[in-house]
Amino acid sequence: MEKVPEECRVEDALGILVGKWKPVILLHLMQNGTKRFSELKRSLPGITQKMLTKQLRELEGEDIVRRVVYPQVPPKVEYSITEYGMGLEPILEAIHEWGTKHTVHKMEKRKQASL
Amino acid sequence: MEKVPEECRVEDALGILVGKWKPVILLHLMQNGTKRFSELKRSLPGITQKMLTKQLRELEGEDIVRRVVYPQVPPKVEYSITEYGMGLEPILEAIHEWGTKHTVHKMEKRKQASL
DNA sequence: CGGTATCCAAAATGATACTG
DNA sequence: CAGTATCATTTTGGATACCG
Repeated sequence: MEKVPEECRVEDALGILVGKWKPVILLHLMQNGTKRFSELKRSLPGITQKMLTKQLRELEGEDIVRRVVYPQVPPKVEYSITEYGMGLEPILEAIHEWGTKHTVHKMEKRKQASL
Repeated sequence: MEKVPEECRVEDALGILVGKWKPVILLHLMQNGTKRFSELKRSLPGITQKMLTKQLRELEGEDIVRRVVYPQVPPKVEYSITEYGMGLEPILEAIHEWGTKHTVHKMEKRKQASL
């Protein structure tokens, strides 16, 4: 008996990591700690305010990112990875590592193709 | 000096795993071995022929899936995971595991919310 | 059987302007 | 400063029909 196992979980998890900017945001916060909105935006060249807000809110909704609002004028909002969210770090690193190897693999493949 | 490290690799790697059907296809082939096109299609309820073809081709392009055509009538095409592609298995499992924990986490969160 | 080709709908992202 | 609102564009996926 073959079965298609609960891949749904994989999809769920990937759904959280996916989005054009989520991995970058997560890695940046994981490695550089708490950041306010404007700092984050400056660190992510090319991202629009809209996308940064949206993806942060989604990550917040999954308890991966914490959003702290300081009620002052002008406003100040800080983002950080929750402890729970840090559980994702090994996975992101594993993916990063595989991605690096894969880049090498593709280069070697191209060399072969050009013989 | 802060830096945004080479997250590009993470994006590259995720780009390969992402697509509505890629994780399911990969897990299915990893766990059940070589399958022909029609078998695969039957195993993935809801997938269209177009999408199955497309995602398989993309995975083939990354050397993760092997496509073997038997020149006969009617045609027979078999798909399997390459040895290289098996390097992805630990990552998919890690993601699966995290996804499972995360599902529990969300359920507990909801319970708390309803107190 | 294992695809392609075409057309269409929906979702994700981007550009830009405005606001408390 | 940290957003929201609106509209345009791009990307992705699905339905359907046809082909060797």
